[in-house]
Amino acid sequence: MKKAIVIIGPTASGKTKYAINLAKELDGEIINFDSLQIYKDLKILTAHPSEEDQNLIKHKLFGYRNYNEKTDAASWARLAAAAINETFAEKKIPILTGGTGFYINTLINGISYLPQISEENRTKAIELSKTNYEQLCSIVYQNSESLKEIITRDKHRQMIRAYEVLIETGKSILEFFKEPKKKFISNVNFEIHLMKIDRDELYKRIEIRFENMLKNGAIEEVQNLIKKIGENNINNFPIFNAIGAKEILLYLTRSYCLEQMKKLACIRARHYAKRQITWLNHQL
RNA sequence: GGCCAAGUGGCAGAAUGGUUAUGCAGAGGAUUGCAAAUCCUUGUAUAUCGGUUCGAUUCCGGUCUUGGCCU
Repeated sequence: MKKAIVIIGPTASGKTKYAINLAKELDGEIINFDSLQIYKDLKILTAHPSEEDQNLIKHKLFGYRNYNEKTDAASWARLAAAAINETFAEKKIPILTGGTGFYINTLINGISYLPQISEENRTKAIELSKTNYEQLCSIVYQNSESLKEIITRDKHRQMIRAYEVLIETGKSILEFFKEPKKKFISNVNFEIHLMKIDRDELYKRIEIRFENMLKNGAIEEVQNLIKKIGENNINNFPIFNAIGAKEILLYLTRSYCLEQMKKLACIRARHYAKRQITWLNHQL
């Protein structure tokens, strides 16, 4: 069985640096599993590895998507599997680095096949979850009593998914979950390297890093992206979810002063880090 | 020194003579195809002392603090 390394930890915990050192040491290649570093845009704000590092070590799956392209965990996993195999073919060790636990989880554990949901039904599901979540739950439960134990109503995310699948196919999501999970890669042993860091220390690093991003041109970068997509369309582009992007936009439109912008961006980064830590505690 | 107004949790901000909203922050959590997203749970307060009252954060008075005005 071949070995691949997975470096995972909260944002700003030093994964990139650790990965580089490890890649040098083991003669490895770095493969990205960060859902925003896959984009070409906002490289500064999303903390892409430096040009220098990228010249030194081969990096894969960074910046391969345009701002107007959408992805999902499964399509990333497909590409990642190909990238890993390619790395093995080069007789090197794949080192996966990133912060999107959901993505790496999909790759390692596979995912149940679920049919494509139409845009229409997807919107419908989201709407209903916002206006009348109770109703959404009861429709899902009505269809399948056994779901009550598996997807309790506090599992909001899964609940909406179950509803989507129901209105799209008329079938319970459980029927799809029953099938064996689709694996993207086999015969690979994933060795997990968890970045551990003290919470206070992490929060400090978040602030310093954001400060540096601003110095390195994060504001201009956001400005350029806004020119391309338009101020009113930011919600249609996942790349604009990058921490700091909305805050910088509000700074540019003078809704925030500099200090507010910095503060709110860092708060959002802390929330994100916290969610990552929660994920790591239970999911992997 | 005099007059007026205001004092609610870490911050913002409602309401009420008798179960003390809400938002943000903080803390914890969920998450099988949008995940840097989305969602859930949660502690802590009525400046202070006295009075009226069955009962006061709410009404009355003193004190303190803050802001404004006046001399």
